[in-house]
Amino acid sequence: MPQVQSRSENTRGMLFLTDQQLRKGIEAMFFAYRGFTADPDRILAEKSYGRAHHRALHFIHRSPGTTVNNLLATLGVTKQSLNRVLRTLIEDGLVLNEIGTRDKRQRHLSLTEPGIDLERALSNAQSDRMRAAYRKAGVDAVHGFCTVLEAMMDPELKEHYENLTGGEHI
Amino acid sequence: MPQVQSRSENTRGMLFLTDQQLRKGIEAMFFAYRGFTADPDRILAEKSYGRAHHRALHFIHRSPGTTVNNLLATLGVTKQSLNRVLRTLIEDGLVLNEIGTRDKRQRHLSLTEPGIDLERALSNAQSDRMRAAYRKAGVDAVHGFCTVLEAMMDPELKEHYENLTGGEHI
DNA sequence: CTTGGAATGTCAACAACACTGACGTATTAT
DNA sequence: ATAATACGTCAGTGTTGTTGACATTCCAAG
Repeated sequence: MPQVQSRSENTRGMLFLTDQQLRKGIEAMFFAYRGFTADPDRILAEKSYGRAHHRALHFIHRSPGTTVNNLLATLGVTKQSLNRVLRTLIEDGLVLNEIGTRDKRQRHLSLTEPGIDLERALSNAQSDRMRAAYRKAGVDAVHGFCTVLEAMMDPELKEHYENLTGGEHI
Repeated sequence: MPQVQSRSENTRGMLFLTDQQLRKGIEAMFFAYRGFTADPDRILAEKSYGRAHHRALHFIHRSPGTTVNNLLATLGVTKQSLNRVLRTLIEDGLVLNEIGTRDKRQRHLSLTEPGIDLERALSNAQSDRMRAAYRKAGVDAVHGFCTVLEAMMDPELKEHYENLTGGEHI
């Protein structure tokens, strides 16, 4: 067994990043994301919905009255892909689709009561795991967690992320 | 604008977790994972491979000589799903499939030279972003990042993760 | 030595979710 | 009037996942 470089900072405060550390982060992302989606997936499967439905519900809940174009940019999929999901959600009475007042071309999306209920069930399942992970890891870890994730985003996506949180100090 | 609860720890050192903090983490995971896969996806698209091929290459590279069953458990997919991917990789001469010597039922998987090349190209693309994120976030953040991700894994998946890293102190 | 089970491969069918390309319809902006 | 925008939809395709069924090979236990 070769000795492992365990110091991750040198005398000038620069990061030494071994391949091991990078690999570990990559694999952690892979395995953690599976856990991240596992609980909502189980609920969605019962109702024969998929992850795409969850994402749509989440961001409509997050920005009620948002337009299709806006949601499209946030989700980063094609309108055909989003439309398939959105159509079923509207047909099933979970999402409301209202013609814009200022611009009648736009459709404003919002959740109905049943839509809110499902979103909450999904959100709770996901939050429970997140909360448990946060508690186990501690405050400092949580801060570092978000910092690295934010640094990993594409600049354009990061804007959407920041527009959502609205720059609140958390 | 209502005042936001900004203290995240109370007098007994317990975490106060607001819905905002949890939502932020959830959305950070969503946006960051997109960035996480973006660079390899571009390379894969050129060669008409997908993410599944990347994952297979990664874990075969990580555990050369691993068996199909082992890889199956790590990836968490069905053998039919893995086999489709594995078959093309073997046909294309990126992966070697050798009958076991001790147990002739098993097939030991390893990368050929071209397989190693592609894996490295994918790994480099992904590592570059990871490295940049690590540098931007700093040492402490990186540690917190991994800690939370590990706490988020399903226990069974976490074992695979730990078996890979072999418990080295990083 | 036979038999059960494990490891693997394969065929078929299906579903979710992404893509491209093309077309149509309102509605707004120039 | 004309161009551009926002939205919806049809058709086709590809990747990746799933079930279910079946065959083969081989180890191990009775």
